[in-house]
Amino acid sequence: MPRSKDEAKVIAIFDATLSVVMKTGFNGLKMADVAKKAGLATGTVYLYFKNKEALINALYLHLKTEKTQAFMLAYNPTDDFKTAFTKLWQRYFDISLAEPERMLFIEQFTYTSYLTRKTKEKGDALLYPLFEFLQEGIRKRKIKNIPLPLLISQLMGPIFEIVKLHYNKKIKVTTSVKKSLLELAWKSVSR
Amino acid sequence: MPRSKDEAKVIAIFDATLSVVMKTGFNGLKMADVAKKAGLATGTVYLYFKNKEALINALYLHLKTEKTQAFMLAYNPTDDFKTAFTKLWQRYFDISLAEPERMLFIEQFTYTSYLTRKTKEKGDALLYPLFEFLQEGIRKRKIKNIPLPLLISQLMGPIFEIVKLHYNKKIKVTTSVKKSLLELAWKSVSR
Amino acid sequence: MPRSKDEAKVIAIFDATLSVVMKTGFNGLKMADVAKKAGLATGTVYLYFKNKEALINALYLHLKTEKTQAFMLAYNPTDDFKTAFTKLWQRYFDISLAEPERMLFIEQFTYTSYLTRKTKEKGDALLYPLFEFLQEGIRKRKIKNIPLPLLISQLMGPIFEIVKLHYNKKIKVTTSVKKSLLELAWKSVSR
Amino acid sequence: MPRSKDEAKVIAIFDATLSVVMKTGFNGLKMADVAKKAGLATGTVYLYFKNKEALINALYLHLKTEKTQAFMLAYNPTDDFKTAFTKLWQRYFDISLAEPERMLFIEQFTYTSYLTRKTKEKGDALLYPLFEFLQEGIRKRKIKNIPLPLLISQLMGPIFEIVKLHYNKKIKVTTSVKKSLLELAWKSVSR
DNA sequence: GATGAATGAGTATTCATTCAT
DNA sequence: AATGAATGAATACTCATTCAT
Repeated sequence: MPRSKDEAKVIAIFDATLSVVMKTGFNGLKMADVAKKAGLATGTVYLYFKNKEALINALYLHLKTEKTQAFMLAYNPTDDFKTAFTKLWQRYFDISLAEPERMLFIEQFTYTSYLTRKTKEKGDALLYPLFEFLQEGIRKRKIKNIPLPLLISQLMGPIFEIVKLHYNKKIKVTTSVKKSLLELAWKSVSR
Repeated sequence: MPRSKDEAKVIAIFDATLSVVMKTGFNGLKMADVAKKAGLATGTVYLYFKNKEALINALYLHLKTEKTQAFMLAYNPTDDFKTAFTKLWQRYFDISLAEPERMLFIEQFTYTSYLTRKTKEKGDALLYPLFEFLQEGIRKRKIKNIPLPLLISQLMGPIFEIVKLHYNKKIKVTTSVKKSLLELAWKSVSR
Repeated sequence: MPRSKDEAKVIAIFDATLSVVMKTGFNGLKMADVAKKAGLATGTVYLYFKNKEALINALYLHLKTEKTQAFMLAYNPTDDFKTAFTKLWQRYFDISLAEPERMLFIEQFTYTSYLTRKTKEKGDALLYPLFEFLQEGIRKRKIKNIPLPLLISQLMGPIFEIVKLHYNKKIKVTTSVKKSLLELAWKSVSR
Repeated sequence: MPRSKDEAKVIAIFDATLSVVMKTGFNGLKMADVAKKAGLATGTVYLYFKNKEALINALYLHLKTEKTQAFMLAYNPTDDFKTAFTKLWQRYFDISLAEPERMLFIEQFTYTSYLTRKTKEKGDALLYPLFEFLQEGIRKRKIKNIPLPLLISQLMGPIFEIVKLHYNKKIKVTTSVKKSLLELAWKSVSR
């Protein structure tokens, strides 16, 4: 959690951290590198974050919050379910692909011993609106009645994999690919 | 690569490494801990693996090979496609869930700077039989004609997510859950 | 090469290194000992020198440069050749005997795998002024016309041996001994 | 000191040690390398030498003894002094140049913390016949009356340097070079 | 005697964190 | 607040020596 008001530096540190993690992996993350990349002195980073763990946890929540918010913006309560589903899926897909590093950071973070129980809970809570939406779909008998975590796994799991392939330049995601994937997703969960 | 013939020690080291990684995360992996857990002296580990990176890469390939082989054993070429698909999916699901640590190790490893290009390629090559099988399904018009990596993402992505939830005790995977998931999978990729 | 400006620390490290090497031999040289002797933390030494090899190479050049400069200061171009020779020989002898450790470090270093080709070349280059001087003596027919490396071997070889004997307290170098040795040196190379 | 009778293995170990030291310096000397080079198992070396220090000390004495003996063979008591001096100098020079590694090993060893007082004394004692010879020369007023260690330094110092240059391929030692050096040597010590 | 796998103390080096300026 | 030099605990790896076969 930032200790100061200089929001610009916080952002610079976040960007630098993300960049270093994506280039070197989580185990290549050195505070000195983050500082240098952010254009700051090593000690300065510690003015904004208590320690490495705090920095990583803060970044995680920052990214997850940003992403979730951006994604839920696509939700219009007046849309019928399938339309809403389509919009949300597409937005989620677009966001993930546009900034794969953010998504991959979040993924990787899950595996790290840096993860705090508190951070994890906060992160999970962010998905609450999505839970609500899907719950609604079940109630309306638009999608299958299976536990929400499974539904979400079914929807997000493939996207994670696609993003990895895309990030590693194993595939090229065209409009038709995207259309196919949406179809697969809908077909798998819809009634 | 082992320098001697004592295969038992190699296995002991593999087991110890996996155990330490799962308990402490990838950045908590210390060679001394591996040695102790394996009941060996530190130096002995280095008789079998040149260094930490080599150990991790070897373990990765070992796990991935084992898993892939175990999983492809479920394949019977005389089965009709849907039966074969069902058996393979179930086997993959069972294996992943039965030994989540192995699967999670493989996943985590991907994000590590320890990953060698060569190892990555070898690991990818293991999936070749699966590619063959799915290709066959496409030819027979049993499943949708979309690029194989996408198909595999669609099938494996959800399983990865489920395993994580299961490992973190967020869900309990019952027979009916498993049945539902198989249905989702088949519905999403079948024609 | 120092990364910062605190020249005092560089000197402290050099002194500590020399002292440790002379007390324990080259294979007793431990970075931790150097740091402690220099009154610094282990890591600090690494702020100033990339690694052990770099430290040793730097010290070698430092000592050789210092010694060569101090010794060539005795050279006065207006002196006639024999006078100049005498002054230089005496200065070299005095310096070597006054600080045998420096000379012995330089000698020992030569046998070490730490020696970098680059360092060796730089060190050799320092003797250039001496080559010039002797070349001049040959031209003026004051000393024998034999290849310079041989001449230098003839002059320095005995001094190295004397310093060793002196350092190991096998002999006591009196004024008359010094006088004798100078005579031997001059007699051997003069025409 | 060898513990067994298999002289051939002792020689193989000596040769291997010498070779490794010359290739990698004294600090690159590893018992495993010696064993491999000698065509033996690591443990076997320890059957012949108590430990590394013992091996090095034994090799030192072996080399120094061999060399001194080979060299003193050139001495014929019936020769007049100058003839004897010439023969001895030439023999010493030839031997040193023919097997520079042996000479350099002896030199390097002096700087090592492995050196045992006892070994040192034994090594020094080997030069006793040479002391006798030079003492005789002083008595007969053939050479200058200065302390024997100084005389020996004056004679051997240059040779050591020449061997180093030769070994490092900095000079080529021709017959005329050798002749010059002998002259320098004689001129410097003779009356 | 011979082997070479096993041992584990020893060491160079790194890097999160602190603190004097 | 900002700096970056300094710290020293932590850790990968080595290698002399031992010992079971």
